[in-house]
Amino acid sequence: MSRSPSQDLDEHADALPRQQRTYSIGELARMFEVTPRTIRFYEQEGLLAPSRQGQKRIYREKDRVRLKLTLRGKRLGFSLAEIREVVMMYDAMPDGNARQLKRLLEILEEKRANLDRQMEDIRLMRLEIDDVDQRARDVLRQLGETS
Amino acid sequence: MSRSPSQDLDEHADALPRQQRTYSIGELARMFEVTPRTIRFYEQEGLLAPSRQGQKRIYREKDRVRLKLTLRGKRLGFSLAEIREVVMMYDAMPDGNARQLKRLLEILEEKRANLDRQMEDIRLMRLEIDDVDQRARDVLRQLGETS
DNA sequence: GACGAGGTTTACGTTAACGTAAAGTGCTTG
DNA sequence: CAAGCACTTTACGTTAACGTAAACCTCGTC
Repeated sequence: MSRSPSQDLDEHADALPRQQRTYSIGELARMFEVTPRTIRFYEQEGLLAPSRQGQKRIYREKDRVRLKLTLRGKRLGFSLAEIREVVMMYDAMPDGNARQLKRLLEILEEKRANLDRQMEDIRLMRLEIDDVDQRARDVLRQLGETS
Repeated sequence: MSRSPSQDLDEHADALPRQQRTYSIGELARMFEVTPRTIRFYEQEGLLAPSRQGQKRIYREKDRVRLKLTLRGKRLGFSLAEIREVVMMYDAMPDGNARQLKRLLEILEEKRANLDRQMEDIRLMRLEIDDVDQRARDVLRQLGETS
């Protein structure tokens, strides 16, 4: 871990309204501490769809948000396929038919249940870690006393 | 999702004190809804070390707990290597020297920070999901009114 | 006009975490 | 004793998520 990512904070508040700012692939990569390769891969997997100016990819605010959500999902252990599933349905929503929308609601409910389970897992994991921590400190103290 | 795992609940409270119960690989596999292959793989990766009776693996309470922790770690997106790191240091604790113990405390602190970040990620993710959910319901309602 | 910094495509390589198949062992049950 | 079931080892296959390398464009600049 070298430098923490700047994420979405404009470091030195730039003048232009964030909404029309654009980013190069390199900029985005530095922002989120990933490689350009990763970003291109996400595009190939249908998670991003930047516009082009000639050959070059142009990323807008929407793309940046998507990337942020994608990486967050990854940190939570979701596969790119799962992430795409939600992201794409979200986009298809406005003109989605009732069946699709209900299916979306189902998926969302699954995700929520998943998150709840993860919350519980984290809670339990913390207890374990605190326990191990305590034991380690105890042993350390013992060592200190008998040395 | 076929049948939810029984985890550590003794389904029909058996008489023998849980501490000396033993399990076959198949039993454990069914308990946690994984394949025997997975369990053997975890052993090969140094996460489990069941005793043998002839050729057959005999799992005790300790092994079952380890497997449970391992799978919980996996659900949280940890790699087997990361999980092993903590589990093995935990075992090496009693006779660990001060340097090792301090190193362990460092690792634990990292893990804790990691869990905190995940908590935050989950919180944010829930907000997103709730938002998408709300929009979907709105669209559905619109459809209902105009049909 | 050479060149360095960024970008591009194409394509093969790599790692983790298992899946899957083959071939053998050992018990117990009809 | 044959059949079946649960276990074993060995070994090759597979998938996701990128890494890495080669070969090319394009722009500002020295």
